[in-house]
Amino acid sequence: MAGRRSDTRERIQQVALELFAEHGYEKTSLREIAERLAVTKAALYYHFKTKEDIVHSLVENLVDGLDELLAWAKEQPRSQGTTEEVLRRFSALVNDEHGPEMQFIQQNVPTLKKFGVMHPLGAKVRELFQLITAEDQDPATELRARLALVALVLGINPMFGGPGTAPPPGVALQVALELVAPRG
Amino acid sequence: MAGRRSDTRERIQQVALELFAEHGYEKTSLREIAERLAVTKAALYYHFKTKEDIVHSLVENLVDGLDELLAWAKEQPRSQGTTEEVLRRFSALVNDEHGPEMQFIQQNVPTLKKFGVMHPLGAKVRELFQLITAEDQDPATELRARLALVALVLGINPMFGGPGTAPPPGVALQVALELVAPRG
DNA sequence: GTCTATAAGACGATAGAC
DNA sequence: GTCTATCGTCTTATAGAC
Repeated sequence: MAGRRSDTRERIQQVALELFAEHGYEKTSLREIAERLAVTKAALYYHFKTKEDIVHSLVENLVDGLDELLAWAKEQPRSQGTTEEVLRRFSALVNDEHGPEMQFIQQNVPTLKKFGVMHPLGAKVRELFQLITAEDQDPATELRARLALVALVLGINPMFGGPGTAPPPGVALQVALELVAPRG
Repeated sequence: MAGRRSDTRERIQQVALELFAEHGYEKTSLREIAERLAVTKAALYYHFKTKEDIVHSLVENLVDGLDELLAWAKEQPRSQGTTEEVLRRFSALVNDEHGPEMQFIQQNVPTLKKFGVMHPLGAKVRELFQLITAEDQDPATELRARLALVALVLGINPMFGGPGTAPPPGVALQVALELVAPRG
């Protein structure tokens, strides 16, 4: 393929992401990443300038995914069907395509705040839930829209969700739709 | 007061909690904690056997708060009024009395998992949302009960809530009550 | 693009004096 | 209950050969 930098670079990202999500960023050493790839630490520094750089590249992947979803959503007509499809795509994004990134980000907040990536991500999410919110923007409606998105990510949360507690497929989406449905 | 161990011990807990919640556990050194208290690292080791021990003592505070709430809730009659009061007390617990503990825990998951405190906490929360859930335990009802609790903590979350986005007092409680109200 | 070797420093934790 | 001094280990990151 065209714009691909190198295979090793992608393998570093993948292994780093796994370890970051499981053991946390600070507790994952470059030695550990290198070992699992059967290369040396110095090799990593050829592909990434610093350890922090690896994180930025990982977050970028998720941001790109959110941007695509936002771009698509903005050119659709506002309808119940569109909202449903936005929620469905968001769920696929944060659970399947970029599940590990989401887990890593949500569970390593102090690190990501220090790296300055938390605010931009929050802005993307805010754009998203404004798209699925009805016209009236009273605080309760806004909170429900936030909760609709949270419902789709709750499996990641070890305190209020957690593994083994994920609802059957479709249930989270159903509850999310209720939350953004116009009041009656 | 009677069972109090020492003033320094409590000051260590307080300062450590502030730093853990802000910069994360791994990035907070004992040197930093000691400096802010104007003592030496060695002094900390008189009051706590290890750095990890400080964390356990902090989590214990939150667990005690949850246990009190659970004990109170269990001796109340099941009614709409009781549910409302449980949610109100939970909100006070996780936002006011133990807000920093909650932030620290939710944002340093890999560390707390390694320390083995995440599962017990999840169990307490599970007890709690079973108390506020109507009889029928279908997956959607269960998910809504979880979301009711999440609504009351959302201010902590930097991605879906975040500072400055906390709803006016009462709104979160209202939405939480909707979520646990019997369907009609 | 990957290696060996190493620099430079921070960290958690301990020993022992006071 | 707090101190000084130190130990051993691990870390990120770099220099330079191949």
